[in-house]
This record gives sequence, structure tokens and C-alpha cells, in this order.
Amino acid sequence: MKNKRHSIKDIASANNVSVTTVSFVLNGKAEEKKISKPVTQKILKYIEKINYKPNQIAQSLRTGKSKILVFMVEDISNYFFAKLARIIEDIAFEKGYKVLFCSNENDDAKSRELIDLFKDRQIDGYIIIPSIGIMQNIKELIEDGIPVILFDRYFPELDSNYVIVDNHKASYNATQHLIANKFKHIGFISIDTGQTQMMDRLRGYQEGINTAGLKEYIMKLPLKDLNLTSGGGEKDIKAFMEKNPKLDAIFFSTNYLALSGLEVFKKHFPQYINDLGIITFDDLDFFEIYTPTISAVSQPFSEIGQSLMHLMLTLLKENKKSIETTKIELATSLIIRSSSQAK
Amino acid sequence: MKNKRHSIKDIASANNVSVTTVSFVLNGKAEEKKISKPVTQKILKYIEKINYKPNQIAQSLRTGKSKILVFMVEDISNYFFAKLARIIEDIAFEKGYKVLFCSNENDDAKSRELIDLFKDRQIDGYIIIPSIGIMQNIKELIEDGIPVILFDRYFPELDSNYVIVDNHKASYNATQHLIANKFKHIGFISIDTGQTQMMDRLRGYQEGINTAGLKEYIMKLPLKDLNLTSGGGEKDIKAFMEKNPKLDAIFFSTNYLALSGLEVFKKHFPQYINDLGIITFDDLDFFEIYTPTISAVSQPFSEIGQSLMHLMLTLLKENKKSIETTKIELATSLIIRSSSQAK
DNA sequence: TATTTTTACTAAATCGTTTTACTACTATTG
DNA sequence: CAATAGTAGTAAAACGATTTAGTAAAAATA
Repeated sequence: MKNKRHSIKDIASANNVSVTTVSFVLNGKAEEKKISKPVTQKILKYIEKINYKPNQIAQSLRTGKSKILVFMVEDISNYFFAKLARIIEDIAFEKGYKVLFCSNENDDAKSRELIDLFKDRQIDGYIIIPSIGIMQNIKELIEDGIPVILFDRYFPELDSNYVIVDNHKASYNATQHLIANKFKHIGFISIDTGQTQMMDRLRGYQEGINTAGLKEYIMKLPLKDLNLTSGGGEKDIKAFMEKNPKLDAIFFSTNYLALSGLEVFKKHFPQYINDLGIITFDDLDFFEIYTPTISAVSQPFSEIGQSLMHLMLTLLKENKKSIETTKIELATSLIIRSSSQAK
Repeated sequence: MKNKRHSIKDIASANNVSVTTVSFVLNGKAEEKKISKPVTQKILKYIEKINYKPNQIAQSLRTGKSKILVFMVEDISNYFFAKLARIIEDIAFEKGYKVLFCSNENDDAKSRELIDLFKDRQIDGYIIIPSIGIMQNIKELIEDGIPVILFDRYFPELDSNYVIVDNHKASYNATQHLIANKFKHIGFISIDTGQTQMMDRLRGYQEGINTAGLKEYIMKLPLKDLNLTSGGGEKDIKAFMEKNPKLDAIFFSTNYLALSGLEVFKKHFPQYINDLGIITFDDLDFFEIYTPTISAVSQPFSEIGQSLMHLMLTLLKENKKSIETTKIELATSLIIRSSSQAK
């Protein structure tokens, strides 16, 4: 057992050459560095034979590159992030990168703590859903010359790379759709935060409502009532529904709110639920089999993941400072199911 | 910008001591190594001031410990694994470990490839859901003295650490529950695999059925028809239902099969679904709000995660070879909802 | 033939730690 | 007072790679 790992030194002495020579061959610099064909071949053959793999840690120490990326989201167990994680993972591995996933719980202190931890690991790049108060920390990362991509939301005051979706337009369209289907009292249930994506979704709703001359019904759940994994905020939603008995449609600004909302409807308004027009941001797998049906703004997972990784790989390749930042906005699609259609 | 990171050397020269001394202080060996109080204090103060954090990579290279764990599952975007990932992540970070998550797609080649990649990274420990053909690779890891814990399933022929649930008993109880509620034709929908957890669940079902003198209705979906994320196998399930029109209850052996099954029922047997007794392994959040209701064998996420990490941390602490392996079997609970109760 | 250039390689420094094996003092003991 | 023990440190090797700055011999040029 414990068959000690091979090192460059072993290869060198087994072939009567120097470690330098071996290193050159390993890094494809044989020709450039004038290592003769026979020697190159001999070494390559030997490497093949013993199935040598360089020690990444030593490599990292020397080169300053760890081949590790960080993917920081609110909660890795949330459907949306888990799906995305999988896509990121696949692309990263294929390109020789590993990914550290972590959950910041949308909390500034936790985010900072995590970033701090990672600083001692020569992380090559960060893909981050930023909590609202960490702009300064993000800025420092960027100033240190480390590739950073924000997604889902961004800081308007910070010039950074990001990948988001067309929140405003999607939200406007969804609202329009409800209006076109004769709903008159459309509620918007969101969370109380200044995050760009939520602000944009709210604006989209408001513009839709105002253009049609309807009345706004807005509920912003306090963050403290929420739990990213299992929703939360049921009490607030119930109160909102009771306070506005005229409501004939509801638009949830994100997936876990929809889950909480549905629970509330099932439990407290079972008579009501089948007439309600329901739309939510984020299309969950199980909406496919849920009754009543739920229309949804579907975010393009695959495209988001690919954009993120494609951009990241470009940033990693570029010689340090790219002057330009890249800002990508992807289109969502509205998945229409019967509940949101005219009754 | 680019404020170069501090190294031990910097600390040493700034304080007119040797790097050795600094290292001793950093590692809490000041007393043991007879470094005087004043010097120790001076260094500690300075470290605090410049907010020094050791370079993990260098540390890893020297000590052979990376403080990184691997958590390998079938698919990180699956509800069950994502939830677990989150628990693992939290405990690991708290203890100073980072976690690399990866998905082996239940595929031997992919598993091997991943393990191979990680070998060059001095991973400190592995938590793995093994695909069926990688026993040899697991064995090699163990023989190399690296802590490995299997979970969800294990290899009966390999003496290893593992954490599983009481699959057999849970399955037997669930079957009994259906029988007690007057269901007479209970189908079992599973996948065609030799994995221990699935075999045990099947045995549990069979024993339940046979004890009651009922007839077995078993469908084993071929793996190739499945897709871990979004289910798959709808055609097979539909065929199974059509072939056995007497079926009055269905027991799914895992969560994604239940999702596929529900889709089939909704689409093709809408008249039938409300009378069907339904139980599945794995309780999903959304069963809470689903109609018809679905009973479920609930796996104790939190306990599984904690057992895994607790065991891992012990293994990491132990001086290499622990002679004994630890085998943990946790209890599941049966969440009973109305559909599985006598009509 | 003497000089330059090219070829084919190598020694040693380096990345930032940890750790072993010293050293130079001071204090204690017989 | 010489021998021993204890104190307070330090120099240097090591982990396993990459890379700079060589060198010796062969080939090309003058």
C-alpha cells in the first residue's frame, strides 16, 4: 500500500536527466527549450508508463494559480442555485478547474467571512451572488486583479462583470399577461430589499399595472421572516391576502415565495386558489405536475451557466487587467399555464 | 492596489526574528519551543496588525494536508443531495475545511475520472455515493490511508466506513402501512440496479407483500431511461400501469421516480390518481403542498449530514490508520398523508 | 583555425510554509 | 569550579513544482 506518489525528481533520476528537462517536457516546452526528440520521447513514454500527474499544490505554490474557482450563492440547496451549480461544475471540470461552492445566506458578514477564507487559497476566480452590503469587498477583489463575475444582481455604482436576466422586462410582460387575461386586482409579493433584481421586478410590475390604470397591491416581506430554503413568511402572506380580499391574481417575485404562498393558499384559502391567477419568477420542475397550474418566468439555466463560465474562462486567459468589463443580460421566457389565463 | 500578501518572512524581518520563531508562534508552539513571552507577544501583535493569514497552499505542500474535502454524489442538483450538501458545507467551513462538490452521474467512468483528478490535490477526505463499479478505486483510496466514507449505499464485500439509512425496515413499514390501509394491489416502482439501498428497499417491499399473502407487482426501470435531474422513464411507468390495471397503490423507491410517476398519472390517469395510494422514498418539500397528498419515507438530512461530518472529522484527527471501520445506520420516518390511508 | 552561434541540456533559486537539528547563552548542580 | 541542564532562539532542509541564468559541446562562420 501507500505506493508513494511520483515526483518530477523520480522521473528525472530514472531517466538520467535533470528535473528541469522533465519539467520542460511536461509543459510542452521541449522544442522551444531545445530538448532533443529522443530524450523527449523517452521521458514522455516513462511518464505515460507510471501514469504521472503533477502535484497541483506544488504547481499552485509556484505559479500562483490554483485552478480552483469559487461559486458563491445564497443557498446551494435552493433549486435555482443547485441547478446552476451543476452546469458550472460540468464546464469547469472539463476545463481543468474545480469549484468550491458556498452559501452566503444573503448575509454580509457571512459573505465577508467566506471571501476572507478564500483569500489564502489563491482562488483563480469568483462567481458571486452578492449580498447587498459587500460592494467594498468585491471591489477589493477586483482591484487585486482577480476575475470576479456577479450574477443574478449587481451593484449599479460598481463597474464590474455581471450576468443577469431581463428582470424588468420579464416582470412587465408577466404583469401584462395577467392583465390581458382580464385579471383586475393583481398582487405582487416580494421581499423587502434593495437588491437590483428585486427592484427591477417591482418596477416591471408597477409599470404594467400603471399603464393599464389598475391599482397596485404590493407586499414586501421583511427579510428576517424568510428562510431561503423552506420559504417562510407565511403569516405575512396570509395577512396580505386577508387585507385585500379583492385580489384575483398574484405575482411572486421569486421561487421560495411562491412555495410559501402556495402553502398559505392551500391551507387557508382552499376555495379561492382555483380562481386565482398565479405567476412566479423561476419555473420549478414540479410546477409541471402541480394543480392548480402555475405560470412562471423561466430563467435560462443553461445559458446563464454557460455565459458565466465562458466569461470566466476568458477572464482567466486574459493577461491580468482587461480594461473593459462585460455585462450580460439574458432573456427569460414566460411559461404560460392555464391558471393565469382568462377564466 | 495589489498590496502584496504578507509572508512569514516579512513578519520575521519586521520583528528581527527568524522565520522559525514566527512559525512556532503562529502554530501555538511558542511555549513548547521556548520562545519568550515578550517576543511571542510582539509577533502576535504584529500579526494581528497586518491581519496576516498563512498561505494555505504553502502549508498544504509542506504538511500534505489540504483542508479540502470531496463530496461526491450522483447529481448535486438533486433535491436530496443539494440539501445534504448544504449541511456538510456548513459543518466543514466551521471546522476550517472547504468542500469540493461533484456529480458522478452514477457512472463508473465519471467517478473514476473524478477520483483521479482529485488525487493530485491532496484531498484530505472523501464522502462518496459510490456508483456500482468503483469498489476497486474506493479500496485503493482507503489503502492509501485517506479517510473515505460511503453513504446512501455501500459495498457488502468491502470493509469501509459508511452512513446509510434503514432501507429495508423503512420499505417494509411503508408497505405494511399500505396493507393496513386496505390496499390490495401494491406496485413497486424502482430502478434496475444492484445498489444496496435499492436492493434493500425491494426486499422490504417483498417481505411486506409476502407476509400479507399479496401479489408482487414490480417494475424496475432500466437505468438508461432515466435522467437523475428530471426523472425520465415515463413511458415505462405508463406501460406498467396499463399492464396492471388492478393496481390500487404505488410505492416509488426514490424521489425522481415519484416525480416521473406523478407526471404520468396527471397526464394519463387523471381519473385514477385520486384513489391511488402513493408512497415514495424521500420526502420532498413540495409534497407538503401537493394534491393528491403523497406519503413519504423521510430521510433524516440533518442527522445524515452530521453523522457524515462527525465521522469524517474523527477520521481526520486519528493518527492515520484506524483499525476499525464505522458503520452507521440511521432511522427514517414515515410521513403519512391522506392518500395512503384507507379510503 | 579561431570565433561565434546553436544545440542540448542543467544548477540553483523560488514560491511560503514546517520542522529538525543545531548554537550560544545562562542557570543549576555536585 | 567544571559539568550539566535549561533557555531562547536560529539555519537550513524539505515539500514538488517552474523558471532564470547558466554551461559544455557541436556546428557554423569568418
